[in-house]
Amino acid sequence: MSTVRKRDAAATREKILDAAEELFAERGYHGVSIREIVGRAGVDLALVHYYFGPKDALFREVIERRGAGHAADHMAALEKLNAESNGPPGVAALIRAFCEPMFEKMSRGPQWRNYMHLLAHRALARQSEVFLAPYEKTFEPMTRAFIAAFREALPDADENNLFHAVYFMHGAIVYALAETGAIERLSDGKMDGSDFDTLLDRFVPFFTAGFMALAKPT
Amino acid sequence: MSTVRKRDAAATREKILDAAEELFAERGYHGVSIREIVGRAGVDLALVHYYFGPKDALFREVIERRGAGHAADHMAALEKLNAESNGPPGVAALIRAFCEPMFEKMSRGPQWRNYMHLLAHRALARQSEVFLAPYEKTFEPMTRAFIAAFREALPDADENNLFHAVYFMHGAIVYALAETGAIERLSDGKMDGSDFDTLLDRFVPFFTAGFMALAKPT
DNA sequence: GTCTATATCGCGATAGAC
DNA sequence: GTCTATCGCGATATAGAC
Repeated sequence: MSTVRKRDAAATREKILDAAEELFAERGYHGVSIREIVGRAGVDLALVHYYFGPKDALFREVIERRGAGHAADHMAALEKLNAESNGPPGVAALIRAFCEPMFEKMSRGPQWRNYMHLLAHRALARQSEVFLAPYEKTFEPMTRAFIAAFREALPDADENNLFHAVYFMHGAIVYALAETGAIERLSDGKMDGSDFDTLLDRFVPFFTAGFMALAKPT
Repeated sequence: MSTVRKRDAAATREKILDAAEELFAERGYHGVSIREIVGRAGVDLALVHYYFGPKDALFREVIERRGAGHAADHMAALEKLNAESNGPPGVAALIRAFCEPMFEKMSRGPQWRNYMHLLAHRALARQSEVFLAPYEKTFEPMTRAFIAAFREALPDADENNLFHAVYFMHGAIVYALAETGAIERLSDGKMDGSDFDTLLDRFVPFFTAGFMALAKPT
């Protein structure tokens, strides 16, 4: 009996989080009401406060639910690369390891896609608010680890050039993850923004060349 | 007398638009109330509806106030380039002409900066809503014109590669324009995200190399 | 053109029955 | 753990005095 109760409780929590994730990704924190979330989740209004407390705590929980695993995937990709290669990994391999854990999640199913949309949306948000903290926790430690690896791969490059290179690359990733439909409109429907396999095949040589260009002494 | 009235009216309109621009850029459409806008503008609440009607019409007006001039600057940069060069302009010159009109506006003053922040934020928004239309009007025709120019500059490149290259570049621009503080955090405060002159010096060779890499036959 | 006053609604949050 | 009922607030929007 109590196990049934417990299973229901966990299921209810998940239903709320899934609905919130999807709606926050679509319209942002302020664009979604708790009433709308419970409507989509098919649960009662009061249960949100019962499980999560105020609205901003629910938002944080949505980010943090997948955040740890997401960040761990990034670090694992980097460590795998370090283990497999003799000496420091090359630039192309680093670029691939940096973005593949994100692009891969786009085809894992609608929930992970919603989560990545939400992360992309948050990456562009200007204000700090309560919402920067959970975001920083997932993204920035691994970004720093990758920057260190890029520095090893390109030891003669000016450090400031590398910061900018990573900055450019990160912007392109965030834009692609957001799936705004821009590339479909740009190409008159010839391209498909959700085809991240094809995107990755062009992403790696494109940004490798960019890094190399900034690594040379001018 | 009536001229005074008219000047006051224009000034009131501008005060509302300036305050709305700043606040929408900070927290997005849903994150800002009309009351907050009139508070910052120092005008009465009812005047917003008198001048602009409902809230979404005010938002559109904020976008469109600077939209035409902004798009025209882009097209002028492209035409100037075409006029100055013998034959089709090169890739590096096109990249510079594409992003310079945006980066340049970041140092024109706080209002243009707010506007560019707002555009960057909108560029990542996933939903179409009422808000895509005014955005498309300013950005996409000029993006198409530049794509045509890139195709002329790199006639042997696969068209799909060029679409992706422009997509990557646009993402990096949007991210930089948003000024999220990412590069400051990334670099432990060594870099300054508002220094678009330095950024441009690295941006052009970086993306030129990327375009060239995708232009070669693989 | 501007401001006061107010209508109407939907929001987040909670108390308490079951 | 779930649901009903409701509180209090702040939102957009408007009518009408000045």
